[in-house]
Amino acid sequence: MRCKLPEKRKVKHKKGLWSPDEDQKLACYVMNHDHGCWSSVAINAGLQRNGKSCRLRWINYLRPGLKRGSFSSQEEAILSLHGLLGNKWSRISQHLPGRTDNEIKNYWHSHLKKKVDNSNHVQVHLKLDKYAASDITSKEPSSPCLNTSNLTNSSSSDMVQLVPPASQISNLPKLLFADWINLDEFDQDFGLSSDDPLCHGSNYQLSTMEHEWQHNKGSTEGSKNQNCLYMGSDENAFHTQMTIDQLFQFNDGDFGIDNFIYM
DNA sequence: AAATACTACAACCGCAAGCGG
DNA sequence: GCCGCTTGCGGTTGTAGTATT
Repeated sequence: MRCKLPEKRKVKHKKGLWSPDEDQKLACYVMNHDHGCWSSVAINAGLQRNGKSCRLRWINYLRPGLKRGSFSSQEEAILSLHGLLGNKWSRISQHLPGRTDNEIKNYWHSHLKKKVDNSNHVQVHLKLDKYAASDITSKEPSSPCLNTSNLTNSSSSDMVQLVPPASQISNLPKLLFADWINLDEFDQDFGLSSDDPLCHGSNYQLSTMEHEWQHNKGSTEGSKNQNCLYMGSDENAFHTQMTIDQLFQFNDGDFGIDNFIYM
């Protein structure tokens, strides 16, 4: 786990967004040497970053196999997994090939959290409605917590807008653990048979990629730097990702392992 | 057209756990 | 067992782009 650094240097670490040049240096170094110890990567790659920053950049942005683009097809999976695992983003990401914990976390906070909050809001109002209906004759609530005027400032018209018809509520999809697993997607992306259990599928994917990575690395050993990422000198920050995507031949945001092998 | 608010995403920070000296 | 270091994780903040006023 620990590694010996070539030498201890007092370096003022750079912070903030990564430049295409830094990305290139990091990607080239990791692809040719493996990361090993991230602190030494930062030094050996000639980056004025700390190891932590390098690791994060590689994992979240430069690592091959990352899937970019819309989460919409995986939204239900994330919702279900979050329901099961809570804020265990790394655990969740293990079940969503090509997605990083950071990405999922961000997506949760910017998209899904609102949905869940809204749905909880609806449920609270439904419970309150139920309470009001069942206890309509009592003059004081049995519990102060259930006093609707304490809980919300919403007007009655707001309540009507928030609460969908009961028939609609009952028709909301109830997702079971197995429901969100699209094994065909695994099959398509990684050549898995659809009867593989989920955990087996994930392990297969990781180990296979690692193996192919080593294989690929070995085949290019004689020509170091040939698999370096060319990013040019374009100032556009998006250029980096575009080039990497092109390099790994992403198709519609999906990453195919075959593309990776013969890169 | 400028100012402001909002959104999405990248990156940082702090903490805990594991490991070797 | 202690200490120093690295890694990994989750929460939070910062930044850039977009929408709205």
